[in-house]
Amino acid sequence: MKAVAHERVKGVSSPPAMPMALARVDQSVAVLKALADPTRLQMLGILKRSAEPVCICDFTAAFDLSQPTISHHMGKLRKAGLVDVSKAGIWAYYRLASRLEPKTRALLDALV
Amino acid sequence: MKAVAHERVKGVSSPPAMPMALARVDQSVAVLKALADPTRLQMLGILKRSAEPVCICDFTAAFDLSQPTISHHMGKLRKAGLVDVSKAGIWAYYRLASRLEPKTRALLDALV
DNA sequence: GGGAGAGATCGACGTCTATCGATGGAATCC
DNA sequence: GGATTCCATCGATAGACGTCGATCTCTCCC
Repeated sequence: MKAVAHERVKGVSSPPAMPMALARVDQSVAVLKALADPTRLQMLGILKRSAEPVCICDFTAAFDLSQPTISHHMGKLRKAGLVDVSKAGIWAYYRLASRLEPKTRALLDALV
Repeated sequence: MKAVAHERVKGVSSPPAMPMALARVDQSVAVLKALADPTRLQMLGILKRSAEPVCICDFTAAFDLSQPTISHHMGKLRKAGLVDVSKAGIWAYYRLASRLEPKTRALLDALV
């Protein structure tokens, strides 16, 4: 095998720069962290396919996880702005957030 | 305040069931975990905008992180199937994976 | 062969996260 | 009022993850 003198290739992005608005990155990462869990992803799938709000007790029944854990996951989705909650008496009903950024909506459409 | 007898609302999804193919969930979560980091998300953004493969040494120079850490992040992207690598002499050049699932492609389009 | 440089791997450390049982707060029923 | 039920929060624990310095491997050049 001949020894070719490899020259360092300077791609278009010698300065990778143009760092993409940092605030945008952090916001995207926050949403992605909320999505990057099998339980939460399935929860969102259920909410997305459901025309009406879903009682959180249904999730507690459907997943093989303790009630505090289910509440913890739903809290993460809520803090990420992905779901809205409404209380009715004793029960808490969750639904997909009504006002989602278009980018976030596109994410969900690609996922669930 | 009157005490209304709240009746448990049975949404369309009383059985949240239709658990969405579990293998699909795990695959999506794997990709999301790879994306849910600011460094890796910016790396992908750079690769997506670059017409040509980018030398990993450019990333080591651009980010304020050690060389092992940059290599670790790129390894995660590689194991997730998001990027391809090609060696040229001493250097390693990375580019967005050529054969991405349509869903993954849609994810990236929504993100970067 | 010997030296030098790029990049992947290893081992260690601190932080974050998923999970649980126990507790607390609020609304309902008797 | 007291009991009950739903759900959020607290405290603890085990595992995963990001980061670094040190080391190893591979290629190139002399």
